Amino acid sequence: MYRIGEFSKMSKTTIKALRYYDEIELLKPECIDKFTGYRFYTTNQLVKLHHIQALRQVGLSIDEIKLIMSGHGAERLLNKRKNELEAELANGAEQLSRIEFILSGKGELDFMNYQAVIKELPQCIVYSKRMTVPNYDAYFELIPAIGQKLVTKYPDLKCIIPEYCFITYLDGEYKEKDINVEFCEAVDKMKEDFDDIKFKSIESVTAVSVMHKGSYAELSQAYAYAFKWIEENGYAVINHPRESYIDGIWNKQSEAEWLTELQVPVIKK
Amino acid sequence: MYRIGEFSKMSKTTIKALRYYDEIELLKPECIDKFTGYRFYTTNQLVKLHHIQALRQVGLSIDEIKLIMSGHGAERLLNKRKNELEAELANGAEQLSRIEFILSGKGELDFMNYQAVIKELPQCIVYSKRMTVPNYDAYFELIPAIGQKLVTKYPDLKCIIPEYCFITYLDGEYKEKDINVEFCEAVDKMKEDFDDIKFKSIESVTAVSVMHKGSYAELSQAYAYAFKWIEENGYAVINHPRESYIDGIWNKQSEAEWLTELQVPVIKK
DNA sequence: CTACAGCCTCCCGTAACAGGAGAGTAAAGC
DNA sequence: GCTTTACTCTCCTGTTACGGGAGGCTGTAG
Repeated sequence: MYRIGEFSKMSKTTIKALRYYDEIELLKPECIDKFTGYRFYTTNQLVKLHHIQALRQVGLSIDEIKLIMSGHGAERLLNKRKNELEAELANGAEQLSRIEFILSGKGELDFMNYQAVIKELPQCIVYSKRMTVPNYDAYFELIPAIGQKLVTKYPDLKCIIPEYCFITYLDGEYKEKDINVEFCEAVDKMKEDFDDIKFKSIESVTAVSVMHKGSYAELSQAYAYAFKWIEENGYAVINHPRESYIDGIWNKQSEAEWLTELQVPVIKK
Repeated sequence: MYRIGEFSKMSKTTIKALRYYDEIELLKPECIDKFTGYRFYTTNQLVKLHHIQALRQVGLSIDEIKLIMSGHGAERLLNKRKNELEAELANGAEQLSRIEFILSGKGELDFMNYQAVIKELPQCIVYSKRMTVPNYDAYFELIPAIGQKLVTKYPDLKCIIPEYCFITYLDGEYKEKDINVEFCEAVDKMKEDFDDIKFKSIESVTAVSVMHKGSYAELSQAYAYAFKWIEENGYAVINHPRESYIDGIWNKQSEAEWLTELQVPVIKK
């Protein structure tokens, strides 16, 4: 019979941990002195504790260890832990890649203001209109008219709150004029298509998000940053990027305050 | 100005997290209604939050992010996180290796009772005696005499509590007779050597520990298990293994109850 | 007889929120 | 004007596996 201090040295386990294991019924001492409350351990507990330590060192939780020690599903729990570990390793490798990307770019001041974040874009319903516009400024003038048209046709249709309104470029290449764009705005319900307005449901998707503050002339820098980030961090683009308008001419006078979110649908390679 | 629910959707952040960030002063709303307590956010906060998310996604803690956001040592903290990540990845790979080792051995019933644990053996002072003994059972009969001799020579010398007493095999190969062993027992202070008894300080070392319950005839299985474990989990032996006696003939009649801990000093390759 | 080491229990703190109770507020429908 | 419903607020608890410390009892060595 060993007192807790001796047992702690024999097993290389802290006294605090031993008391905790007692409390949660993972490892009870052989007996406890009724009057003093002193815990007494034997080598039976030493063997059990050794087993517990082996399982703890592979990262199993105490609840899982309790199950295993009581003879339940050891193999299943080990396989579960294996899967967790594989996920953790993949996640760690991803974080490392991102840190290295940030550190490698610290010198390039232009890029320092950009930050890439991975997020899930939820499923939504949009109405859309494809247009070929002569230049980049032109389509902003066309948008209010589209909204008007919709309200007239479907008075009960509402945009979701917060607003979600974006365009995608349909051309595979860069163009300065006669640009093919698709304008989309999220609404609360599906309706019948009419004229050149089409309704559709957009599935949820994982995307890289980059915020761009300032005039649209410099948006291409945000694109460049996003694509470089995607390439260097092991992702692949799976759809057209969305340019989502948050602040713009409609609520801020100064171009410097315009805010646009670039969302590039991706998958991890 | 957006209310918390809208802002939560725009930023893909939970309301709980936003309130928490407010409370800990990481991200304050633009303003708070004095009467209702409602929080109101603007796109200023959206940009800041996007930055916070980018840093969270590489695993930085909130305290670290606070420092970075206030302009302090971004590069240092990122490098620190990078080092942490490298350590985490190494650790995860180790755990995975161990799990796979356990799973791969599930069929071999003999090995199922063994568990390997990595522990630090603390520094200690021992007296030691080298012997050449005719066979494996012989040296146990010699040990009591050694203890006697010590007590006579140094009456104030005490064994440490709990006892730590082990032998190492000095032969590089397996032998059945004329075995060279070194017997060691941990004591509380250094003394002068005399006759064939030598005192020495043993430095702390990392070791793989395997518990063996039963007669010494089967100890070789524990050795086999330990060496296989060491090889397959990327460690290397750096010193003679120690056979530490916990329960034996002196306190248990039945051989089946004898308990021995095999400790193999190792380093991670 | 008095130190002093060792043990006990109880309580707080950790990181970053999630869940839920109970109560007030805003907007929409009737 | 009233009710319903959706939103928001604060406050409290729980999460993991213990570590740290207070305050008090125990056992032994000098």
